[in-house]
Amino acid sequence: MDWELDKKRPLCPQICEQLCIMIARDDLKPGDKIMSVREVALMAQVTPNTVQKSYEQLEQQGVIYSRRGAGWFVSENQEIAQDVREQYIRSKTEDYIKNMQILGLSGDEIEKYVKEFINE
Amino acid sequence: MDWELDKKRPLCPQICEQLCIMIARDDLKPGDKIMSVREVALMAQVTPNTVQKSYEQLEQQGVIYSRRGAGWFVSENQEIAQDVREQYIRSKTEDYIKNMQILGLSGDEIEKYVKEFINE
DNA sequence: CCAACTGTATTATTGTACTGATACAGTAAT
DNA sequence: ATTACTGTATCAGTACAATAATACAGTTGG
Repeated sequence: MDWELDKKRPLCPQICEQLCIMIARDDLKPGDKIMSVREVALMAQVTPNTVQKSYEQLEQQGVIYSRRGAGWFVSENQEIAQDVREQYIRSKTEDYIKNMQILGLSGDEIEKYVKEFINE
Repeated sequence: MDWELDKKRPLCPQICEQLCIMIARDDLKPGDKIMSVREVALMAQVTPNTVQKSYEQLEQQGVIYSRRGAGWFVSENQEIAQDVREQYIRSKTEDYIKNMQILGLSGDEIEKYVKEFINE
């Protein structure tokens, strides 16, 4: 994981997305301990406060949870990884297709561009 | 054009993108007069100031220009529409593919998802 | 037990985007 | 010329994200 954030965009969503990606990739499995607030803060060059806030947002979605004094952990729920993965793919893909259709592109044209840009 | 902006995200980039889409779609052609700062402000429920700032950003990219007192116009440059269109498609497509590859998806899998979501 | 790590909370401050109000200046049509 | 539209500029106020600096509380392993 790189933790190189785009300082010109809101940080919390970026931190959340990075974590979700690691879970979707199965780099982090259910029950796994994840990096502490302060560790990530150091690596990502942000304030522990910002990481804390990001973690709390993911906690609210049931993706991770905390044990005071012990650390943060990936939800034990075995379906979480798959859910996060599918949600990520679905939202990104739908957004992309919508953006292309706004330009008036047909399905075939969209597929053509995807194929074309994959080979680069 | 809907001009329904997401108030939870920075407005200027959204306004810029809306205009770029209209140009890429050829709804606005080279030399066309575009909606005034105040008109858009009313429709998009934002301050004229915010629209002004957005227009200035597009001006800096050479996409539009202003004539004091007269209004804002699409660049006379005949290549602009095509440039904007290609740039839009390229950046969106590259971003999308990159996001999918981060999850470990192969080219074939990406194409599969695109096909699948187009039919919905 | 203790030291070193965790999460959590608080407060003050900064930077930035956007608002709202107002003013001035140039253009265009009647 | 007058009127009504344009762009342009400025300034104060608001809201929010993030920083910075602490402090406190719970957990863990030696």
